[in-house]
This record gives sequence, structure tokens and C-alpha cells, in this order.
Amino acid sequence: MTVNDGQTRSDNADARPPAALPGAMDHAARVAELIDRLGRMTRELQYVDGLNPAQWEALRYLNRANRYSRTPGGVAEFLGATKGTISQTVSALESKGLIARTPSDRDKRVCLIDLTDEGKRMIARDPVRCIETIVGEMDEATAAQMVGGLGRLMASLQIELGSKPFGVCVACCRHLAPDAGCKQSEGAPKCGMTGEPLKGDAPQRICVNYLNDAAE
Amino acid sequence: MTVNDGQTRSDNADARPPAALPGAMDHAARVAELIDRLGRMTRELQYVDGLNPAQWEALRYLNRANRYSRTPGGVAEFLGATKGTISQTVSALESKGLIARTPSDRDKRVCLIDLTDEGKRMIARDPVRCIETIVGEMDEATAAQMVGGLGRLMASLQIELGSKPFGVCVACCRHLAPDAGCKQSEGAPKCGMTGEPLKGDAPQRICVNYLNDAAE
DNA sequence: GCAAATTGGTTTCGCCTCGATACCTTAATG
DNA sequence: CATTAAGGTATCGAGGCGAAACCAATTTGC
Repeated sequence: MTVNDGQTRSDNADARPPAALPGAMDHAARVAELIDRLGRMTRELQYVDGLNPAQWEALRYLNRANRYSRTPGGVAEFLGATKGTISQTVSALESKGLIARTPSDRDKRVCLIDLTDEGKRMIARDPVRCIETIVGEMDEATAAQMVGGLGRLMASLQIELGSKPFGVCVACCRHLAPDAGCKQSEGAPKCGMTGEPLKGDAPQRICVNYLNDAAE
Repeated sequence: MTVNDGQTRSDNADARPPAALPGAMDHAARVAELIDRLGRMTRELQYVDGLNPAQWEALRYLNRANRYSRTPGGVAEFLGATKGTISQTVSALESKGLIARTPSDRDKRVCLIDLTDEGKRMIARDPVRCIETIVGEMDEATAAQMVGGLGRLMASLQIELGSKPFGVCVACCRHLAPDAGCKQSEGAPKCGMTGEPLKGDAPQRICVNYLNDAAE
């Protein structure tokens, strides 16, 4: 299919030492590229069921956040977008009947968001579930290593980007720590920030007030 | 900061078994979420130096692809975008002086793309490099596991999405295999598809004609 | 050889996402 | 109270991207 004119072209500007070639990559570089491309594909994956990636991500967040975090502002912070943008995303989700906004009676400025039954049904069809499936077929050790590595990567990047680290209370939130006034052993755990007992699955949920000491 | 009205709310619709909670995730689910969020952050990261994520990705690809793959069509296929879209991306990169288009004399329809010196300087400032740095600080074992796991994930997703698996010749391209007419041991390896000897760093570069048997 | 079909690229059009800005309402602060 | 801050929303405009139409060159089929 082709004439070989390799020697007159610039295919190998600095060719000899294979390590210096753009094509030869170490593990770190490969991970970087894979993350990048997987991100693109994951994005692609989410143009489905009439939602776009941002809407899916918001929905996912809303499904996992605790009550105080299920607000437009919470979504905005989590997704690293502006409030204006998120307002539109939320409106879109609402007009599709996937979520319901109810004004908070505690603070009349904020509105609390809940998934409707329709929304729960939608989240059950989450397209990123397919990633989960694929990873689920790998051996536990690899999966565990990946969680560890990707988690650290995420934390570092959050610092880099200056965005807030979110997390679930039980993970390692400083507000849940004993020295923040929380006694985990007796009865329901209490959030050291709000002083409020965490009932049901609340401590398992994403919280906007999450804080940990890893943010060195 | 708050009244506890947890028992009257729907925070814990199906609360008791912790495994069923939206907040409790296994490794696979965590990987899925991390990929998704890392993708979003990586995207964010790439709005830099006047380029957008698509432009960075194209530039990165062009820096790593072999000669026959450095065309608008190659970029389009690699990125999973339409030719029209990529044409704009390429035009943008060209108008910024980062790449140069030269019409192929072999086939007057195609145009070959090369990075300019400016482009090479730009790629040296690649923002995803920061991921590389972070991963580089992890231990080798973790990094290696991540490459393996993410690689498999990528391959599976490509099949899922019906997009073409790209790769570098040396990896496991069937065209490079002995039964495809390529004798790796004697002299320069030859691409079994084009029959062309692969000189310099060519076998290390991304090729649009890459083919392997993993696509089960 | 010559039409017909294919392929690589570009252009145009329009939708949609998203950030910026301005604005409204309610809380906190003094 | 007056002021400032904070949560949300509406509007505007830039830009990305796919769809479709189009052009030119190449390949295929008869």
C-alpha cells in the first residue's frame, strides 16, 4: 500500500533511545492516557435515555448524597460547575420528572431535591453500570488496587484543581472523629459539625461538609 | 445547624441491610465512580493554554501516531468523533500553528499532519502530565496493576461501544504476527498489512490499522 | 476504459452545554 | 434596621459537536 520513504521523513527525529520515543511509555504515562481516554468513552456512554453526562452525574450524586447535600449548590460544588449551570441541569431533570424540588422550611432560600420513583428507576439503568460490570469480572486484588490507586489520584487532583474533596461520613471525615465530639461507639454516630445524629444510611451518604485530614 | 427530622423523611427507604444502600459500594462500583469523576476532572484540566480537551487529545494522538495514522480520519476514528468535527479541531490546531497539513502525494485526497516545533513545545506542557506525575509517585506494583486493569476496562468498553481498538504495533498487532507474513527476528519488522518495513520508532507508534486477537 | 460507488476532507447549519453576569429573595452580621 | 452575604434563577453569548450536503480523488464493476 505504500512506498517507504521513512528515511526522508521526520518519523524519528530523536529515534535511537527507545525510552525517549513518544510511543514508549512507562506505567505512569499509560495510566494518564488510559484515564484520559476512558473519561472520553465514559462521557460518550452517557448520552443515553435522553440525558447528558452532566445530568447523569447530577442524578447519581443526588441518589447518594445525604439530605443536607441534596441541593443545587451541593450538586454544583460536587460537579465543580457554576450554580447557574447546575440550575439548568436540575431544571432539566425536574422537567423530565426524575427529581422533585421542595423548598426547605428551615432556610427559605434553599430547595431540597429528591429523586422521584421515575428517577430511581432511571438510576437503575445508569450507563456507567457497565463499567461496574466489567470491573466486577476482574479479580478482587486488581479491583482493590485500582480503587486505591484511583482514589489517591482523585484526591491529589482535587487538591491540584482546588476543588473540595467530597466523601461519605464514615470514610474518614474529621467531623465524625472522636475529637470532633463524635463518639462512634455509643448509639447513633453524630456529625461533629452539625451535631446531628446520623440515622439510617446517612453516614454512608455523600456529604458536602465532608472533611478529612488527607488534604495535607 | 439543624433539626433532626430524619424519621419523617425518606432518607432510608430500604435502610437496614447496609449492602443495599446507595452509599455502600463494592470495589467495582467505586472504580466506576472514580473513572467517571476522574474523567470529568481530567476534562476540566485540559482547558488550558487556549486549547480545549478535544484539541489536546488530538494533539496527543498526532504526537504518538505513525505516519499513516496522522490524518484527520485517523484522529476522528481514534477520538470517536465525526470527520466534520475533527476537521474543525484540526483547523483550530493549524491556525494556532501547532500542526502542519501537507497533502499526500500518494493519495491526493488525504492530508498528512505533523506537529510543528511549536506543537512539540505545546505537547511538552500537556496538562495531563500532572496525572502522570501523581501516578509516578505511587509504587510500581500499584501502577502496574492499574495499567492492567484500566487497559482491560478500555478494551472491553471499546467492544461495547463498537469503536475500533487502537494500539501500537509492537503490542500485539496481528499484522505484526509471524503468520501474517511478518518475521520479527530478521532485520526490521514489517507490517503484515502494508508489507512495509517499520523503521525507527514506527513500531512503537499508534497505528490505525492495529488489530489484535483480544477483540473476541 | 468508463460509469458508479466509495472514501477522505471540508463547509454549513443548528442544537445544546456551559460559564459569566445580573438579578431576586432570604439569612446573617453589625 | 441597614448592610452584606448566600442560595437560586434567568438571560446572554461563546464554543463544541453531530448531521447533512458537498467536493475531489480513488476504486470497483461491467
